[in-house]
Amino acid sequence: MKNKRLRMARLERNMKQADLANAVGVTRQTIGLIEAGDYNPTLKLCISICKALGKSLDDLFWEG
Amino acid sequence: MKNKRLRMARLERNMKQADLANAVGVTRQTIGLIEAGDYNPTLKLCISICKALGKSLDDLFWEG
DNA sequence: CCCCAATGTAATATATATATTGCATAATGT
DNA sequence: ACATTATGCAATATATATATTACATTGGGG
Repeated sequence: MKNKRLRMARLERNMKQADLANAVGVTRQTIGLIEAGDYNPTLKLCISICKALGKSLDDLFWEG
Repeated sequence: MKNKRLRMARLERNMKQADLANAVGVTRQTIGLIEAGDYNPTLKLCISICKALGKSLDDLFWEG
């Protein structure tokens, strides 16, 4: 299941996958895989992503 | 940094570490280490823990 | 002071998150 | 048609989350 909220939040900030990856210290592949829903990221990475995008864990990663 | 909110939420439900571990399908050591703050759990495990305790990601894992 | 239940902690093994490199594809502009 | 930019995707390597087993420690009840 894709993470559409993450992708939308990133695009709202006009960031490329590579931009977000740089901001949180991972590679663009990792961001791509998380958006594709193929990964089970660690809590720290989720929190870093949230902070980079001005969102909370529930905003981006809580399953509705 | 210890995760006091997780421990409190578990105790509010009168669950031992082993109970929570069983509920989410990990070992009690894993729960203990997460409460101790020594671990960087995966998102799926965080979500499983939240559901078992009736809390959200922000409730238990968002840094205040 | 003992038990016993709950938790801490450590060593090693396994699964998997992430990195690295490289190439393919889609879209956009010239 | 060509070049460029963003993204997808695959193979292999490394770091680390988690399992397993075992033993130590703490705290409450008899």
